Amino acid sequence: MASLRRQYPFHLIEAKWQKLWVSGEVFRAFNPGEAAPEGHPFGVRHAGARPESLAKYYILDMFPYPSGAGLHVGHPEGYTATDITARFMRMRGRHVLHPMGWDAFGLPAEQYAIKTGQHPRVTTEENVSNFRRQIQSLGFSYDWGREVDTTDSGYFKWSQWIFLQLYNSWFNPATNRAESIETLKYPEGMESKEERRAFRDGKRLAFVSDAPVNWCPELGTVLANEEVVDGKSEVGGHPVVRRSMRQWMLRITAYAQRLLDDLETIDWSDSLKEMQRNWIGRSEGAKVRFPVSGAECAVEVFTTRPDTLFGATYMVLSPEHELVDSLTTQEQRVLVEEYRAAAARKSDLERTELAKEKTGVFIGAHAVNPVNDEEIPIWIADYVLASYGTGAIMAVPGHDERDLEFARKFDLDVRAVVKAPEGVESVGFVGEGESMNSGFLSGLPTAEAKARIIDWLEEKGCGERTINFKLRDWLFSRQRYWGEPFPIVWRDGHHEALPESELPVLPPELDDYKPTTDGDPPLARAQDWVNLADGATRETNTMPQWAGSCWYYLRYLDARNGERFVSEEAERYWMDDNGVDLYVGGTEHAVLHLLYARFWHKVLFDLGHVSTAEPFYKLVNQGIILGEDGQKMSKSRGNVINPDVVLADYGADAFRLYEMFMGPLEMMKPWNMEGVAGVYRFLGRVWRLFVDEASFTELEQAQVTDGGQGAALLDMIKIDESITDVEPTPEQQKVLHACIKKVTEDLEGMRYNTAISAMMIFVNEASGWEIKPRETLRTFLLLLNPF
RNA sequence: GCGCGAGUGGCGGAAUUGGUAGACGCGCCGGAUUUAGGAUCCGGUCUCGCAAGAGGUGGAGGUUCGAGUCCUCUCUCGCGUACCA
Repeated sequence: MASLRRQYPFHLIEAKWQKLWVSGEVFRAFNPGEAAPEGHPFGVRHAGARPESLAKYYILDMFPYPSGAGLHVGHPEGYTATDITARFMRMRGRHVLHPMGWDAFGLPAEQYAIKTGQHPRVTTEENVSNFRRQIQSLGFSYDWGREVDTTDSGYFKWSQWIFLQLYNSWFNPATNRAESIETLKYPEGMESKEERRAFRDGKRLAFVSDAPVNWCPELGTVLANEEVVDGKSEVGGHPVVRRSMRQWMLRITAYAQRLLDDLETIDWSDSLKEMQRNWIGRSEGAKVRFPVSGAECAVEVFTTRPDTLFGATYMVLSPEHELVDSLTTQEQRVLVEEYRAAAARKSDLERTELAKEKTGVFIGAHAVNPVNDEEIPIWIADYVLASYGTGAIMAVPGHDERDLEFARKFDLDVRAVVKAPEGVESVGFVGEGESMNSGFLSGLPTAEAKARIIDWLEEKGCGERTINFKLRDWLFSRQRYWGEPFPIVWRDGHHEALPESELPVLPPELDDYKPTTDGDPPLARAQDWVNLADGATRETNTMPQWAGSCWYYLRYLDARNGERFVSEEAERYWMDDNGVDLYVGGTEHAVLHLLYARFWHKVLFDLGHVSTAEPFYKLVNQGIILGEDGQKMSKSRGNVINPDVVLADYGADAFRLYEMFMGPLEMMKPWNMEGVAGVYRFLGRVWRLFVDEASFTELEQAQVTDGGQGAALLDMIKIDESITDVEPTPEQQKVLHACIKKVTEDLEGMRYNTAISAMMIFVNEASGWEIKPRETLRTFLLLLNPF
């Protein structure tokens, strides 16, 4: 291997420039008011202009979790694309901000700590160093002066500070935005301190709730809805069960409509927007209250088809519904209790797996259909979810598949109330049509029937127009050590915010990172830390990993600021107009990070801390890179490509070029090492286009004989004699300009693969020129430079 | 089931507005040079045909002077989501 002749001395070239880029802070961006040091390239690029007078371009990568496994080839795909665009934008005169950092809180470091007793900080620091080394060896043009690490106390101080902003705010429906909790008005007649406190705590954007949550016994922690996939934890695939626990929640539901509406204002792919829309899950309909026969109460349901009210022949409550206990009759009690117990035992996974067969029990009570005063039976069934709508439905088996299945199984009334198109059976028809058998609604098309019945319900006081969302509030606490502690203490059973002056709240030192035997979070082990002198105790839960990643793009703007999370000036300059101009990352964060970050940003916007309503204007998802066998890369398949190995054989430039040449950025595509060799050969042809062959041979021999390394050797290289100061021929001009046009347009459209192919065409042509005009080749190098 | 996306040579992929299908690269075949080569250079490479020519973008129709591109139906694969009332 040692004798293998390189196409060109990439090891010398890349080492030389990468070193210079870091030591000379060549890609440093300057904040308003800052001055570039004498001799810094910024002065050359922008002719001494003040930073704040320049048009900015903020180009962001999703920062990685620095795992022990190191970088895989998927990371640099997006990073290379943004790097090329960053360099392109710089060449076009934009003042580019292109930072990198570490999303370093997380489960793997903690689990390693539990196993070995080694502090997660040690593991994390090692991993960060390795990631930084790998990323720098790829030659990216990051401004390392703005590097952030979410586990650094200088960083998470501000994560905790933002939490306090949420804690100290409420969502005012009248203004449709968050406001200081101080503006909250108490209801008429609410005088007692206790009542007022409970009312206030119930309105905060960060609040404590004792609701059923997703508990993962294997991980020993609760998880957000977004972190549960098919009833299993997104991380590790462990079973998740429902369990009632006291937890911190963030009121993201208050922002449901704005999160939905503002998707219209940003440039994301349709599929990504659609994923967020589906997750938010807006549906318009009505709430209808059915009085219970012989009782004072009513069962409230949500329906998107109030026009089918005449077809409601029974009702179903979810097994967890609060009225089940009081409404169940003596005769049915045993059956009902058995059913509820069975439902409670099932994990979410089992509940969905067993979904094919409808089950349920009659509770003995009846409700009155307000529209025709008919008595209809009330059942419980686990096909009705406690967590959606009101946790209860009116069943219209005539026009709902699930209700029909249930009605047939239990022999309940089925009534057709919507006319189906010609040739379609009315029963089972779920589309829109003319109402029938529906009293005063009969003959009306669905839309009108809906409007009419809602008016009628509102008039009678037994229902109203409603919009319902699937989005749930965000479960924000975790039973872990390696996360941000909450800036919260408890006193007499009530929570209190710590003052800003107490930030950052550092986690205590521990010997054992496991939860306690009572199931308390690991932080509860540190009794000295938990118990304060004044009798208060600290909150022992920690924040989820998303806390750090929710706002890191803001910290980059002013990463070393000790006074504020970001200075107002820096925020206004870099976020001006569009926020982040280009954000590239994987699609796996569609309803996690990207939704959470939008939510936090809107809260900060409402409170006046940031100047845009949306954080990320344009977002591009890079596709997944598959293994050489066309399968997803995984350790168990043994098809993982290590970038270090590729770099050793072909160098960073070939690696970068290959990742871009594989195909369109957004597409999924398989790795092929022969393809790397192909672009490597292309770079060799570029080299030979310029370099005197004899001088390169000399350099190669110099290395072999004296073992010499280092940049100085490169001075031996001479430019080839065929390159001269002549005017290009019209034909040569044409070839060059076709290349300029194609590369420029493709870079604007982020079509890196075809830009590279255009440069290959140029090189193929130019290789045949006996006399090569210096200016023509120099211009070509400008095109190649960003890559 | 629903939503989104994609089907083009042996492979990755080009074809930006409906206008020479297969750019560029890999692989393969042949040649030159070389002690050697994961080196370089030259030529070839969608299918059928000696050729002229004919056919060809998952499948079936359609619009058009002209369709990979537009329309209708249909098949396959990927991603997301799922008893959301």
